[in-house]
Amino acid sequence: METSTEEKIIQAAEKVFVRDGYDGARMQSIADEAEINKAMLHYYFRSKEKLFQQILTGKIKAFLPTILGIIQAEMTILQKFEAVVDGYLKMLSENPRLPIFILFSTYRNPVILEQLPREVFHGLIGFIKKAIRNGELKKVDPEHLLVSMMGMCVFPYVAKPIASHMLGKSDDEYLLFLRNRKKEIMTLLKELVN
Amino acid sequence: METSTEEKIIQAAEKVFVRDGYDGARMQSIADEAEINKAMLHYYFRSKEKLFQQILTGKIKAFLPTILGIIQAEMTILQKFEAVVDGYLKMLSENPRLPIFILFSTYRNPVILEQLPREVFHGLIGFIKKAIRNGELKKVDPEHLLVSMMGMCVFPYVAKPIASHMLGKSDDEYLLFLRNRKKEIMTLLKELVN
DNA sequence: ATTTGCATTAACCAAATGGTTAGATCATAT
DNA sequence: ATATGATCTAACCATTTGGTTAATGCAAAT
Repeated sequence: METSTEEKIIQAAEKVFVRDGYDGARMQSIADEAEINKAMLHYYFRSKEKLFQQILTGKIKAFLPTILGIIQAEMTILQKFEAVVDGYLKMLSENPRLPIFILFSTYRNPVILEQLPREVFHGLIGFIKKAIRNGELKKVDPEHLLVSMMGMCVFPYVAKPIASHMLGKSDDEYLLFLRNRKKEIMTLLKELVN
Repeated sequence: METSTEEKIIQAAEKVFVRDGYDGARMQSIADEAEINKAMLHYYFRSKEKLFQQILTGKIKAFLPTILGIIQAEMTILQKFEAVVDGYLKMLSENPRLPIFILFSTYRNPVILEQLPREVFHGLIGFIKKAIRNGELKKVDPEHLLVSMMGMCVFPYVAKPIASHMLGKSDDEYLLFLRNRKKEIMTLLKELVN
């Protein structure tokens, strides 16, 4: 099964942009990685800027909505939390460099965000609010709790170089550390449940 | 009081590198910002790479040790947590773009980290361990707790563009959100204290 | 077989970029 | 006053980079 030129370019561009960032990426690197002529990049995608925006929006969209699908209404709030944390940590362990790429890129390119749906966040905040009304969950600010959950999941990935150094861990040890992450986040969240 | 050329360069380089990253920064931008001739950059700092490394190490060092100084041995663990969270949030509110710059830069330049002291982290982990032995704190993994605390502080800053969009907040509203952050992090941490 | 239109390539181009250099300027010591 | 060494400037340079173009290949339609 041969992949089309356009698909080869997209895959190569994802790899190079995520690894090097927009300014660090070279059109020639992408062409080499895709094993095609550099002119093909402009033939299919016009410019570096256009190609980058397509990659970035694609990556952000892939990052967001997976989680909401897993959550069932009849779950307890703790089960919902676990689904969210587990979903994000799994995605992160498969794409460890993705969050730093997305965060850095959106800092310089915030316009991209305008087309993104807010449903994922709104949905999760809705679940939290309901659980508080139920008395299932202690009274906390839902938005802050959501940001805290995401921070606890994402931070060890975006801060990997610093954190592994500060904790004195080798790459293998840090990987082990990340694998224990879910349990430790959940013990913290459990304290919020009545 | 006039600042020396070298000092002007450093201040300009900090501004431009933090804003644009290494690859996005231009030597001419730094020269313009410092209002000096571009050749002066090389006269004082040899190369873009050298200048950048000096800025980056300086920024990382400024980021780390402020906290440990505030903490007194006789504080309760909750007071210590509050000192850490407060210290970081204050630093972050004054330098909101700093963490994303440091994290992105160390991803591509991890060698820089080797000269950094581990005492800050070790010290904080020591405090947590002691508090657990005391029975002051519930049994949690100290390293994970520390990473969680840092994640909860730093994440809303590194993810500002995405988070403000997802939460449907204007810049002003997001600033307000950040100001409530301390209280909300502390309510979470309080649950861990016996 | 010829036309037609998309896909591909190699060569090329202009602009930008990090870096250099020869000479000017200026303060200080003699 | 003059020599000296550091500081500074304008012009310049080689290389890199995103992007273009003219020519070619090639498969399907006529």
